[in-house]
Amino acid sequence: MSAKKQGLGLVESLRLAAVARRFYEQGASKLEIAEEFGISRFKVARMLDAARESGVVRVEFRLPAPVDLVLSEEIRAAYRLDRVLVLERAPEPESREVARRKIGTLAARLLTEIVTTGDVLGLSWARSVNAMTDAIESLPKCPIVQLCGVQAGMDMRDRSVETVSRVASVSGGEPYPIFGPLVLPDRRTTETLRRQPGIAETFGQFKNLTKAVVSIGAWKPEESTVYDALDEAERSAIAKRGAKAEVSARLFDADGNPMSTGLAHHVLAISAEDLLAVPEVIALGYTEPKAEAIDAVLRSGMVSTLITDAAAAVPLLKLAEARPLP
Amino acid sequence: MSAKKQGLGLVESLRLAAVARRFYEQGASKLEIAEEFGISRFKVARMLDAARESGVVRVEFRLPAPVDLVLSEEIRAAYRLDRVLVLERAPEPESREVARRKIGTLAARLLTEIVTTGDVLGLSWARSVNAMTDAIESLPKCPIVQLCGVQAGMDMRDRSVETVSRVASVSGGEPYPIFGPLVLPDRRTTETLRRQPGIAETFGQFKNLTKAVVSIGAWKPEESTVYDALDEAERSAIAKRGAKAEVSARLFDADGNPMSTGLAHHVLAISAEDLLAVPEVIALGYTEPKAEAIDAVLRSGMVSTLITDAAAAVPLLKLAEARPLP
DNA sequence: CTTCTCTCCGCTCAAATGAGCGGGCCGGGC
DNA sequence: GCCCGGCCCGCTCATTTGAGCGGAGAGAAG
Repeated sequence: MSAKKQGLGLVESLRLAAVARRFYEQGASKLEIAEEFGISRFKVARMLDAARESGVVRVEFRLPAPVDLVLSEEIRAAYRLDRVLVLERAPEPESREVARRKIGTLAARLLTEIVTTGDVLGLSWARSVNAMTDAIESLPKCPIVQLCGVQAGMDMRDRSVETVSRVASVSGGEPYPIFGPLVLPDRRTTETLRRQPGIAETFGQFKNLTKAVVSIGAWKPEESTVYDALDEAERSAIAKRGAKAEVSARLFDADGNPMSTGLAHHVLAISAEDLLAVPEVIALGYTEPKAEAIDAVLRSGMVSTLITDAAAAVPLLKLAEARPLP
Repeated sequence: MSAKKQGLGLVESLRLAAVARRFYEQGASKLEIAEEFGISRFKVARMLDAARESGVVRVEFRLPAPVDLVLSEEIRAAYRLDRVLVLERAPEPESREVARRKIGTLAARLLTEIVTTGDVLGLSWARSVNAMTDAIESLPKCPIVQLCGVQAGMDMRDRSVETVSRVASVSGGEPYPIFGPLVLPDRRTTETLRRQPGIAETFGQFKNLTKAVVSIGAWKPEESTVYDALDEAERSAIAKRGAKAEVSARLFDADGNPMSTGLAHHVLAISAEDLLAVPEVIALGYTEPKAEAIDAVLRSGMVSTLITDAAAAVPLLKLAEARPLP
C-alpha cells in the first residue's frame, strides 16, 4: 500500500478534497455529487474511499475531556462494560499525584453528569476517590454514603475524613459518614463499631445505593491502602490464597470471584455482596502495576464504569485478550 | 443553536464518538452499529448528525500543498473553471517576492503533474511564470514554446531570458525561445522581427500548443509589465478604452472580451486568438489589486486553471457574485 | 387534574448505496 | 502483431439509508 498523501498528487488530491467536502461538509448525496462532477456515483464512492485511505480527509474526534477513545472503546468492548474512560497518555511522564488529580477530575465530571436526584451515592474511601471529591463542583441533591472507614496514617493533609460531608454539602443531600478506621485490630471491635449509631445508620444505607464510586487496589505494596495497613503475616496469607485485587477492603481473585478471608471480619466497609448489588459502580484504577487487579475486578461483573489511564489500559487490554470473557 | 462541544456533556460525547468511530473509521453500517449498541438505526443516524454538528467529530482536509480548499472550490464553481488553486493566506503578511515564489512553486507542482509527453507547452514571459520555472524540478519531455518577448529592464538578475531553454533542458524537449523584446517601438520593426528565423519558428508553434502558462496583469502601474513598458500616452489611451487586464500583452475589457488596440501591432507575443485556442491555459494572478483583472480574464473563457492567492481570491469572489456568469 | 406543547422515538416507503461482476482499455511480453 | 494480466469503469440487485409521519412520554400551563 503506497497510498500515502503524496501518492496521489496535487491534482488528484484537490479533486478528492472537493468531492469529500461536498459530501462530508455539505452533506450532498453521492448521486448529486456525481452529476455535478459529471462522473458516475460509483466513481464518487471510490473517490471518497481513496480520500480517506490516502489521508486527504481525516476524521478527528474532539472529546471535551482528555480521553483516549480507542483504548476506551476496546476495553469497554473487551469487558462488556457500560462506559470506559481512559485518560490520555500525558506527553511527559508525570507524577502519581498529577495522574491522580487528572483521574479525579475526569471522574468528577462524569459523576456530576450521571448523578440525578433520587440517586443514593456511595463513596469508597481512597486516594483517587478523594481526588475526585476535590474536583466535584456541583452535584444534584442526593444522599452521600461513605462505603468504608478511613485509613489513618495514609495522607491526611487534606480534609479527607470529611470527604463525604463535603460532597454532601455541595450536593445539598444527607451525608452518611463513617467516623472510624477502615482496618480494626479484631472482630469484636469491628462488630461493636458497626453498631455505633452513626455508623449503623450508614451501613443501613448500603442496600439503597444506586451509584457507587470505588477505587481498585492491587494486592501489592503501595498499590492498596488496605494491604499497606495489614501486618506482613496477614498480607502474605491473603496473597497466598490468590488475592489479586481489593475494592473497599473486599478481595477478589484473578477470576473476579469475591474471596472470603479473615480480613472481612475486621474492616469497616460495605460487603462484597452489597457492592455487587449496586446498579452503577464507577471504579477508579490507574497506573501500570494495577492492570492485573483491574482485570480481576472487571471480571467480577461489579463494575459498570471504569476510569483508568493509558498506562494501565494497555496491559489491561493484553490481559483481556489473553483470557477473553466467556 | 447552542450545540457547542460542551453542550452535550462528556457522557453523551463519548457515546457519540464511539458510534462515529465505528462508522467513520471502521466503516460499519448504521444498521450494524444500531444492533451493537442496542438502538435503532434512526437513532444512530441522529447521533452521527449530532456528532458532526456538535463538533465531536470533525472532518479535516489535508492537502499536499497550502491550498485554501473552500476559496478554491467557490471560485472554481463561480467561474466554471476546471481547476483553481488558491494559495492559503500566510499567517504573517509577506512580501510580494515571497508570495510570488509560493505561487510559482504551486504552479510548478501542478505543471509537473499535468504535462505529459505529447504536450506542447507555452510559457508566457512574466515574473510569476519565471518563478514557476525556477521551481520546476522535473517535466516530461515536450517542446517548450515561449509565448512572448522579454521585457527588458524588468528584473534580469536571474537568468530569465533563458527560461524557456532551462525548462526545455529539464524536460528534455525542444526549446522555442523568443530572443527579442516584448514591446517594440513600431509595427514595422515588429513585423521584421517576427520573420526572423528563430522567432518565426516559435510563432509557428503557437497553433500546436496544448498547454500554456500565463500571467494575468492588471492595467495599473506595477501590476503589468506591459503597462509599465509603455509611455504615458499609450497607457491612458488603452485605459480609456476600458482595458482591465493584460495577458501576454493582449488586452481584455471588464467582460473578458479581447480588445484590439494599436498595442497589438508592436508587441512580440502570441495573439489573443491563438491563446484562446489553447485547450489548457494555466493563469497565474495574485495579490488583491489584481482581482478585477483576474475577473476580466476569467470571463474571457480562456482560462482552464487559475492559480491565485487568498488576497486576490476574496475580492474576486465578490466580483463573481456581483456579476454572476450567465 | 387536565390539556397542551415539545421532544424523542421508531415506523413506512422511496431513494441512495455497496458488493460483486463483466467489459473495455492499456502496457508488456512473446 | 497478438495475447495476457491488471486496472478502471459502470452495470444489476439486494441492502442500507433518509424524509417525513404519527404516537408516546415528560413537563409546563391552565
